[in-house]
Amino acid sequence: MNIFNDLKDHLRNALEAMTAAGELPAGLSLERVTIEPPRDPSHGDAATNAAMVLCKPAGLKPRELAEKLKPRLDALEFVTETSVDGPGFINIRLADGVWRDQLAGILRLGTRFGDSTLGSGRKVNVEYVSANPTGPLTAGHARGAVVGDALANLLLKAGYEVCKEYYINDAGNQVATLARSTYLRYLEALGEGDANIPEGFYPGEYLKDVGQALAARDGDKWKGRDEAEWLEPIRNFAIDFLMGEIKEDLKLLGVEQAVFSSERKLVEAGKVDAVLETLTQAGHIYTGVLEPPKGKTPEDWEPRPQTLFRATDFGDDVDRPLQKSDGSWTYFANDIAYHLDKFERGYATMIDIWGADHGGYIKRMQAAVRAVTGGKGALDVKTCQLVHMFDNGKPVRMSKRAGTFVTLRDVLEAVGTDVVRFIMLTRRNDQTLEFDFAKVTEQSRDNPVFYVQYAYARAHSVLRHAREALTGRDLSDAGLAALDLSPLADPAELALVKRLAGWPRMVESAAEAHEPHRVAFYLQELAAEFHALWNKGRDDATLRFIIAEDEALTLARMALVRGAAIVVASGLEIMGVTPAEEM
RNA sequence: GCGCCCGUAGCUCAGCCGGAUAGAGCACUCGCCUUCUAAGCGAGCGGUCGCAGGUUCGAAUCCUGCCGGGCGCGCCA
Repeated sequence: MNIFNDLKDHLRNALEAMTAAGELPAGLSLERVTIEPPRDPSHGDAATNAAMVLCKPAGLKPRELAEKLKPRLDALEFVTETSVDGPGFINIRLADGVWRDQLAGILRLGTRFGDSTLGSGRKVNVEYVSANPTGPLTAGHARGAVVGDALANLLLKAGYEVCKEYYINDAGNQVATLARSTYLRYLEALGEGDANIPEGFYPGEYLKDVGQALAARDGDKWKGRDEAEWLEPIRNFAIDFLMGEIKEDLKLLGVEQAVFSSERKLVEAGKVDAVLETLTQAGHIYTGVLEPPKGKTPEDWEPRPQTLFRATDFGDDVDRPLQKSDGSWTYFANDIAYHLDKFERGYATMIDIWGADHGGYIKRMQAAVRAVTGGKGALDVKTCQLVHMFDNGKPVRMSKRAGTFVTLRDVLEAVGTDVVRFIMLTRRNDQTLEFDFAKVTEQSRDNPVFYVQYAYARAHSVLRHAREALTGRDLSDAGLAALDLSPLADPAELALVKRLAGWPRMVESAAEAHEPHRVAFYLQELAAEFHALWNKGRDDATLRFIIAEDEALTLARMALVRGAAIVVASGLEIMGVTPAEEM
């Protein structure tokens, strides 16, 4: 159910009829033709640019073409008025009944309203969080987690088959460092060693738990043994331990990913060797010497032959190294194998959510995906900027080196899941975000979380009152949907219905753009309009939702109130925020 | 030096696969507030969309070049 898609069908029919009548040349591309609500509602309910887009191939001036199209739109029975305006827009006004029918549809569908067939079941993989299992999730990780999760939900609503995935970076130096750091804490737990953590090890206190758990499981089994003996088992122990914690944190955040892919398993399964073999045979790999970066040559730079991927053949700026000098693969090489693995699992469309500090790797990864899938796979990477934590305006200092940071758990315990999830979507992903513990829990207009949730709660408060005022009346969604809604006639009421009717359009455009934050902004606008309508009842008693002496009107207005609540709930569902009937 | 992201009202930000007079909240100013239903409400003020060119019926939006800020730049992930 999407009225603008319906309108587009009618428009297309009209244009095809014009072609049939010889008024337009055959074979025109309607690609750029749009029909959408005009920015200024005084222009009408919908506007199309068809005349301006098609005038050139038709050999007509925009307004001439518009005048020919206009009567065909006038002929549609639900169109009450059209006009040709500006450079050649056709503005269209629809009968009020169209909008009331939309509202009835919303009540019948519930939060399924806005579901789209845009994706038509195509498979999309969204990979997010993917934090190294070397420590607990921080407040910063929360952003990528929420953006990825909401994006996945959004795509699901838009009709894609979505896989929510986490890539465990459990290979390489960082997890070796983790193992060594854990070993120190393990000795400490056994009452030995030095509690001072030397340079080059992870200093975080959280590793004490890991060391203790290891000591509890294995006793002094690893004490005094060679690193070669304990490195692997302790590494695996620590990774399992920390991944367990990460999953718990994610669960508290409302994130449940279906697939956890292990980098190590990929390597051990020979996937990296395989993909590099394929690339080599295709001639995409060679041994060469890279130029040092201009203007900023690293101190220890020396020209050195390396195994390189011809990323420049696929849109990158320089070719990229695949192998370390010890013979093991670089992270990039492993990541190529990983993305091919996703592709082979059926995900031609892949979306990765990364921190902004990884932005420099986007081009090479996209180049690799192109090379390795023969151009059939597409990778979109969304990068998330930093989250700056504040408490009532005072910055909360964090230092990963010093091991002092705000964990995700801390934030969740302080403000709750709903607040975290909502706030993380109140900025476009590429914009830095300020998270102020005091402000995000404030109950005021300034706090979008409160403002939107309150709209939902207020709607249900009204419904509770209506149930008392209208005892015995059917206020169920089905009952409301079956009503005669013609008492809804005030422009402000119809304007709200029109905004609700725009929800499916919002879902589709946000899904296409891979931009879940748009849902948060839409909900803020919707909430503002709902609250404003509520407030009108203060100045003008005839606009109150509940009019004791007019049951039919009150019932129709309950349909509107409930419709607004449904759309709010539908949006919150994508964001992973709970709608509360009482606050 | 190169690449990517950002630059929109005093502040924080939407809008950006081109569309009509550029939006919201805060702040500020002016009113209202013995409220059905709830943590106030309404109105106003406020912008050469970083700068300069270009593309076209039309540019905040696309292209080029500058300026300013952030991130990144061979064996970290």
